[in-house]
Amino acid sequence: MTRKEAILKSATLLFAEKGFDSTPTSEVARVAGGAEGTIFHHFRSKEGILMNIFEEIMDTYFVEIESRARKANSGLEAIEKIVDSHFRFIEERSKEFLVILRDLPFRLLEQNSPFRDVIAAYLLRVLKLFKDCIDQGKKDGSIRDLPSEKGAFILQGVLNGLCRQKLLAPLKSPDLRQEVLDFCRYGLGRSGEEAVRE
Amino acid sequence: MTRKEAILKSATLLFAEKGFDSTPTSEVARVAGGAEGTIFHHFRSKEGILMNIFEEIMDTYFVEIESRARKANSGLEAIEKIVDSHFRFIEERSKEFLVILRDLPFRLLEQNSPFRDVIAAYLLRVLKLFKDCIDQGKKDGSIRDLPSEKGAFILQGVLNGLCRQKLLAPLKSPDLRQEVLDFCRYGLGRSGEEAVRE
Amino acid sequence: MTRKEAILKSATLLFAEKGFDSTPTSEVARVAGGAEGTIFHHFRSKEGILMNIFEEIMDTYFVEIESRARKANSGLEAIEKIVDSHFRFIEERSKEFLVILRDLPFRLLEQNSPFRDVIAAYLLRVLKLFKDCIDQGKKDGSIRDLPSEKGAFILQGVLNGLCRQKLLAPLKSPDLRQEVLDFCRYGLGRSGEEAVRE
Amino acid sequence: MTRKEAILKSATLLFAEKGFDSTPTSEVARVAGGAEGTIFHHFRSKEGILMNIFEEIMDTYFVEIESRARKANSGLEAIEKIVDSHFRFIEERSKEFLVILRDLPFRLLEQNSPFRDVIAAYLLRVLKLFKDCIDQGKKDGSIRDLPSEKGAFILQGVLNGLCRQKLLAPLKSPDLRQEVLDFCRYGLGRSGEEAVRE
DNA sequence: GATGAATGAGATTTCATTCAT
DNA sequence: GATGAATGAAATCTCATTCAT
Repeated sequence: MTRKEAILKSATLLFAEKGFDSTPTSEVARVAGGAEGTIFHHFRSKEGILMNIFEEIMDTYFVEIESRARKANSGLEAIEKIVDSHFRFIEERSKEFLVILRDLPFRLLEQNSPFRDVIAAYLLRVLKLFKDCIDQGKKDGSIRDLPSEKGAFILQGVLNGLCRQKLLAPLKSPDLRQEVLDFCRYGLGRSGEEAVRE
Repeated sequence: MTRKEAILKSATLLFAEKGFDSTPTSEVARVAGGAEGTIFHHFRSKEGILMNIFEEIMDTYFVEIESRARKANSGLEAIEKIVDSHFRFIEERSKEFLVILRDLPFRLLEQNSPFRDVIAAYLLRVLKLFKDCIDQGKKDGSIRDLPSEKGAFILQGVLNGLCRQKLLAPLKSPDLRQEVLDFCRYGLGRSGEEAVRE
Repeated sequence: MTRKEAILKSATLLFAEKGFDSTPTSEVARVAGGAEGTIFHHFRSKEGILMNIFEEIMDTYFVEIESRARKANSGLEAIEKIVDSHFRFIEERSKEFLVILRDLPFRLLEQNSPFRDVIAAYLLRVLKLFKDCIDQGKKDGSIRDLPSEKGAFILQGVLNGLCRQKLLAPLKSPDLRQEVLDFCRYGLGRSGEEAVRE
Repeated sequence: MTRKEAILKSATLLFAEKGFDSTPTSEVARVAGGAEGTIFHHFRSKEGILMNIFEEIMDTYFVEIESRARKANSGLEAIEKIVDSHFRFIEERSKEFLVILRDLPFRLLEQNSPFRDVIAAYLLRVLKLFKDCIDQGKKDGSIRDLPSEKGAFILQGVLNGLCRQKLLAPLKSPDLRQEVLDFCRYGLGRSGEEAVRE
């Protein structure tokens, strides 16, 4: 493992545990087993580390959910697959997701944040994917008649909320995967009855 | 307005806009129009201000959603009323909610945070309320058969997620109130069909 | 002496001896006998100290040379008085002048320096004073016919150069006051002969 | 252009624009189009680059002014030729002169600077040249009776000051060459009248 | 000759908090 | 109740220099 990789790894762990703001670069360096200056040699600033983590995980995430969605036979099934892979993903890479959940959302509100654009792009990309699935579902009859865009917003909010729920629960949160799938199936489906019969 | 109130007001605005960590007490004092020392005269520490804001808003919030829920005629209706007042509330007091969304959740993960217990208590109280509503709904037939506790978790996650969605959306998020109500009604209801017929 | 004064005094000595860039704020604080943070409480930045020193000395300097110039009976005499008080002044407050000579001139070239405007204003004010004296001298016959503005430029350059000469000479520079006066008297006067006869 | 030359060229431009202290070696390397290590391969230290620039320009400068002075027919004419070539030189090689004006003078005050001796030697050499010219002028009658050494000091200060004036003026400084020549001619000459008649 | 990763000393600045008034 | 000068710990970042390749 190169120094650069070691820094990324340590930073991911520490940012996830303590938050970006509360993790000094000195500690990142210590845990990575190198000098503090090395961090700034590879990344230009502390935020540079965060950006690096963010872009890597997001790219991987997209490849995953988009490829799964494409294999579905109906709009509803596509959404189910996305929900499913979302849950799988945040389990596998829970540290990275903690980092992102923790520190990125509010950078949207900062006028001059270098993260603003890249986060907005990510959110729009997810919204678009959901909207396409809903449109498809309405066409193929798997999803009830609802405003596609609003539906996409809701799905994004739901996934985001449950992701936080899972990673941040004070008590160990139970495994909700099945129930969330049901909730979405019923919530979107042409009727609870039919959805269940499938 | 007393100095103390001025400090609380300024702190709420600033914490909402820039975050707790990124708001120096000097700025709170400046915006409030007083001296920095005065803050520590009224609140013991910077966190004291945050605690004050948190407790005030949460108490008000609970009174609101619990009283509304109690007036419902069925479990599902209670949940609908909660969802509705939740949305109304975060509009009315969006600044306070931004403060809370921004800075509190992750204090749960900190071992020695003075916020840990009080936040956990709040989350449990909401969970309990949702669980009671679901139990009631299952009894009165308004809610389909689902594990009450998991359902409560999901509802909490959904509300939390949509609250963030609303307050943090990069683009103006559309008004989702009606659609979220539908989504929950379908998602929880005995069948989409029946829910709609109501 | 207040802390603030002590900081200014130490900073003046240290900046004069070692230069602004090579003097750490930690040393300023140590010599002033206080904590480093106190510097940033009173001045917003390290540059803030420099600005403070600059403005104080320049204001004093102007009052001095302008009031002396006003008492002269001819344009040439006014310039002689300025040259004379200039030399007196840089002896009395040699430390402050060293600071200024050392570190300020090149800030003119920096696009975004907070010093740009204030230094430019100072230079223009001196130029204007010299130009007025030369115009006066040409009218009253004490100064030969030369382009006033260019003459003012030359005088400024000469004074500046000799000031540096005095404060920076590697060998002890001799006392040049009389000779500089003569040089300017001859250089500007209607004729060396006449000037001497006065 | 070899790497070494590219480094010298970039360093000259950057040191002139931003100053020695404010120019990181990393930037010199970047602008030169090479790696940072290469700088230390060719020059032993950052100061080594400066010394190299200094010595090259000074040697060239001396050859120029000394050879011109030697061709004069009187002491005063020699000085005039020096002043003239000085102005010509700082126009042709303004970048190098900016570097020197900016960063070298104050190294004289530093006890252990490697520049101390070499700068002092340069200053003394110029002083000596001026003194010789004045002595010659007093003998051949072209220069009035004044203390030779002091006169040399003044000339050095004047040239230095006008050089700074030219390179650092906040407003475009006018072309002063003719007027400076006049000023020196009158300031040194046996009488303004005679000087003009020549 | 040329590279660039790695270093570590040190710089400026921030900031919650204390305390004498 | 209110002030604001003073603090000191800690944080991010800079940068000349070294060295193995």
